[in-house]
Amino acid sequence: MRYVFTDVKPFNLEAMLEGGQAFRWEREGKGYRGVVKGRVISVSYDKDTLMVDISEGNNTKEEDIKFIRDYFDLDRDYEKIEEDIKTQFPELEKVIVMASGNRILHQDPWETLVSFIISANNSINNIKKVIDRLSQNYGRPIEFKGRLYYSFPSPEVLSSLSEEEIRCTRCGFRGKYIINAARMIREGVINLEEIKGLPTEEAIKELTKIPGVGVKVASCILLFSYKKFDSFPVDVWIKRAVEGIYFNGASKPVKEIINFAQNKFGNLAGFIQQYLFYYIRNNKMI
DNA sequence: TTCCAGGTATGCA
DNA sequence: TGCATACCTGGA
Repeated sequence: MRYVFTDVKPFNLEAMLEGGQAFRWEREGKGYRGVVKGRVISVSYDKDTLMVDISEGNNTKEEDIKFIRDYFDLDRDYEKIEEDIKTQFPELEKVIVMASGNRILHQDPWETLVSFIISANNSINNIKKVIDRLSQNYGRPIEFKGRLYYSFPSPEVLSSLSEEEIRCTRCGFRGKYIINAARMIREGVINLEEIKGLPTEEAIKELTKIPGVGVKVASCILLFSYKKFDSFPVDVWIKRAVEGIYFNGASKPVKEIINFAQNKFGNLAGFIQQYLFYYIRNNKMI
C-alpha cells in the first residue's frame, strides 16, 4: 500500500534514520527501507512530499496513515521548534541549520530498550548487525516486494532463550542483559506501559532497575519511544559537544551535563540532543 | 597486535 | 559518593 504526505517540512530522512535513534533502516535507492512494529516500510522524500510504501497488514487505511504520521512525528511543528531553538539559543544556530529536518521518531519501547542495551560500549555498525541477527533468528518473517524481512522478536520469545542460544546474535556480554530484561517484562516486574505515564526522573529510576540499563540507555528509551522531550541522553559525543559549546572544552561529569541541559533547554532538551548528535557526528569537531 | 565503539556493573577507598 | 577497571565482538 502506498501513502503520500504533502507539505512535510522540515524533514531530513538521513538525519532521522541514520542519526543513531533507530537501527533498522537501510538505504534503498534515494530513500530508505526498514522494519517498524512488524511492518516493512519503504520511504522517500522529495520537494516537501513524503512517499511511503508499507507491507500488508490488518489495519485500515486510516490506521496506517495514523501509524505513519505517528512514527515520523508528522503532526509536530518542527519549523517552530527549530525557530525557537535558534532564537533562545543562538549559539546553536549552526547546529540547527546543519541538522534541520531531524525529528524524534516514535518507536516501540521494547525494541528501543533492547536496542540500547546492545548499544553499550558498541559501535553503531555492530549494533545494527546484532539487531538484524536477533530479528532474523527470533522474529517473525514478513514478505515485502518478493523479499523476506523479520519483525523484532517479542519479550516472550527472547525470555525463553539461554545465554548459549543468544550467542548466535554475537551480542557478547549483553546477552544475559537482554534475556533478563525479557523475563522482567514477561513476569511483570517491569511494566513498560506504566513507565510511560511516569515523570522523566521516576521513569529513569524504574528503567535502571533492569541490569544493563543505566541513565543513558533509560534516557534514550524515554526520548525515542515515550516522547519525553525533557530527557537528555548524554553519551561521549554529546558530552564532548556540550563541553565544547558551553564549558570552553573543560571536562564535566555526565551528571552535571544532564542537569545543565535540562535546566537550560527544558522541553527542547531532547530535540537539541538529537540535532547535536547528528551535527557533531558529521562535523568531527565543534 | 592494539585500540576503540551512543555504557554499565563491580570493587574499593 | 567517586573513581578505576573489565567487558563480547568486529573493524580500522
